[in-house]
Amino acid sequence: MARRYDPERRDRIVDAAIKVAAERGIGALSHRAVAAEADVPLGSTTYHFKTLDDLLVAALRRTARAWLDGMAEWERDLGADVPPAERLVALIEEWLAGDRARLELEYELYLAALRRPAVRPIAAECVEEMVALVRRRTADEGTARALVAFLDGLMIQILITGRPFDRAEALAALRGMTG
Amino acid sequence: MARRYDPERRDRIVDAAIKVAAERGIGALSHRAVAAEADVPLGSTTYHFKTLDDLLVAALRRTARAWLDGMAEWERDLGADVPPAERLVALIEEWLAGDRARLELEYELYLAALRRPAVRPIAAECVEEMVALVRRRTADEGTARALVAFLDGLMIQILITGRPFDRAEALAALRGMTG
DNA sequence: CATCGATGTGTACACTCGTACACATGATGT
DNA sequence: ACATCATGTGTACGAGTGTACACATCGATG
Repeated sequence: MARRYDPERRDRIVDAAIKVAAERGIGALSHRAVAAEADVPLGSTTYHFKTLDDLLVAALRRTARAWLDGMAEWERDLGADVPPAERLVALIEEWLAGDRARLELEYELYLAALRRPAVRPIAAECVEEMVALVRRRTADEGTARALVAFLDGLMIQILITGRPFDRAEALAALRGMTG
Repeated sequence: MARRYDPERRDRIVDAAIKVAAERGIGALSHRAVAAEADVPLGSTTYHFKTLDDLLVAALRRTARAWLDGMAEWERDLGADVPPAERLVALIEEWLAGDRARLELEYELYLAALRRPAVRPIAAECVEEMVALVRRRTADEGTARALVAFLDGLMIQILITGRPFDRAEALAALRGMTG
């Protein structure tokens, strides 16, 4: 039965997992769903990822990496003369303008850490990297940490309530926090 | 078969659902698990709650109500002379000093709104009530909204990373936001 | 007291799931 | 060329699941 050798199968399975989770939520993640999405037999997903948690962790890793890379790019590109508050508002607007399902997935994966011990270290590491990035533009680390907390809380509120992003409101809060 | 008439069965089922979700996570919610916890036959849970979402929504409603009642009490009791920033820090410390599993459940239910349409309106309503409560002590609604966002983000960060609450850091941020 | 609807109970069905495992195949090193 | 092992494939099993439904029982209404 025409087995094809596929050196990138593992990657493709992770891609499929991300697609399934983005479209149907983490709850819909199953070996079978991912196998179907990747057009691969069931045994293949279980071979590369012994447990579902392994698969979830791999998906989160890739997603977090992309997220952090995007954020690093933002940090690099915006002119150094732009104040931190404005920079962060621009970042939020960029996120909201992009793919919504993708954004929801990112937060769903991130928040899954609340209950899944396997996911916690990755999510925690993600927070630390975000703080480190923001830190480059703030007076101290405490401020950076608070800014990231506000960022997360604001994004979650927007995603949950469906309320439109209020630029002026966010700007006022961010300016207060950055002194 | 000794059927006992039980006018409060519905409530007891909701209690059991909350207990199951608190101990094992929302993912472990099932008609059977709840029925076992409530010491009630399977058919009874499906009779009172046609679908699992109904049960989840009922659990979230009760949890949110308790949460908001606690917050209203906090708003009422603290002296009017205490500045908003200090008040919020006290609230956070109160939350963190309480039952951790309960706290995690509250946020898990709240964040479930991200992906479950049935839960969204309740979570959104919960945000609105929180904003209204905080609003009584702030200059404008935008500030109250920002404070609630920061509150949520901070709590989530603490719950996910396991980092201890940094009073001074939070106080500085809150003071900046409340002007 | 008779009746009827609300409530309670037990069981069965069809389905999905994770996992295990026997077997097939291709790549690689010698 | 051959042996070996990582990788790929198909299938089966047992455990859980939501849901439906037939039947039992109770409270209230007339």
